Amino acid sequence: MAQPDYKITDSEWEVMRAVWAQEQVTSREIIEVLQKKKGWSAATIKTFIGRLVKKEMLDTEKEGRMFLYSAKIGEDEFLKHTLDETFNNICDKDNGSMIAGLIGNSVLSFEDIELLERMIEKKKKDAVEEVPCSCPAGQCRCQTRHP
Amino acid sequence: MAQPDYKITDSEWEVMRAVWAQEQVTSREIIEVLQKKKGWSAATIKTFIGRLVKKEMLDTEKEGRMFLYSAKIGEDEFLKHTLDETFNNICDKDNGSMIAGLIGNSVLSFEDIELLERMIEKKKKDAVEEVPCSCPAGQCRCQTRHP
DNA sequence: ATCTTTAGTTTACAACTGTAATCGTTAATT
DNA sequence: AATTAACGATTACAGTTGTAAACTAAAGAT
Repeated sequence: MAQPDYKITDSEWEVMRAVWAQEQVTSREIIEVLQKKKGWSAATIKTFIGRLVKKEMLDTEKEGRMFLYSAKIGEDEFLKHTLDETFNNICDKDNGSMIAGLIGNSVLSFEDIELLERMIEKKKKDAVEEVPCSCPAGQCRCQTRHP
Repeated sequence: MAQPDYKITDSEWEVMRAVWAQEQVTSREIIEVLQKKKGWSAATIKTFIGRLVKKEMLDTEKEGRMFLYSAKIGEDEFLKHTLDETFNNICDKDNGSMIAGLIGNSVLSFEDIELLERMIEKKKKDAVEEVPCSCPAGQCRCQTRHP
């Protein structure tokens, strides 16, 4: 496999965040951040780093005796992918209310609000009367709920 | 543990969907749905059902020789929880653009659009100049990016 | 009453995860 | 030069997950 994996664990995600927070990091930096945040031992964090390298999520570049680690995938791209997968687990019909829930839960800036308004404005153009359900039989309520 | 677990695997989620799709289901129904959708063997699906019962995600009610299964947690609540956890992995500052991305990706109905507009209107009241970053040191870019 | 089907339980086993100690090298310190 | 510290690699080990076969008990069919 040469492509990154997209399938990482929560612990590995913590490591990725430390990498994404800078262009390149040393293991020492990662370890410092996560010892503080998670209380993990250095050995544990090293294990996670190793696994991420094996999963092709991290690139390494030798710098003297140690490595500089960098992410092979952008944080945004990765997050987007993760969210897509989650939305894949629900009926398309429910996307709207779920997104509304997220908005309700978030602190937003004026800039964010504007961005969202623009986005919605754009969406208005191709809004539909009813979102089609594309769930396989027995995987959502549409079949029984909507007569 | 008496509370449901909130931590289920992708495969288990498939089973939950089959349960959520009706108030109560028999294993036979779950099996039928997922054999079709995922090609899993009946034995495999039974394993997943058993694990979900152990995790307290499913309630059982004896009905003759077999069980009726029902979810101990609503689909919406569960999804909301899952999304919250995902958003927990990124900087609060980025919530807005991530939500915008989701909107861009979704097919929405006129009703959805209205719902979102109302939500945003409500949010406007307590929008802030700049969303505060609450990430621990070294876990996001804010510390270095914003001087 | 016996045979067969079926629902749920137990067991199986490899891969992946969480958690970490140990080992081997190389670099830094005394 | 000898000792210590640090980095990455190897090993460890229990718990979880994917995948399923085998087993058991009860219900249905003959």
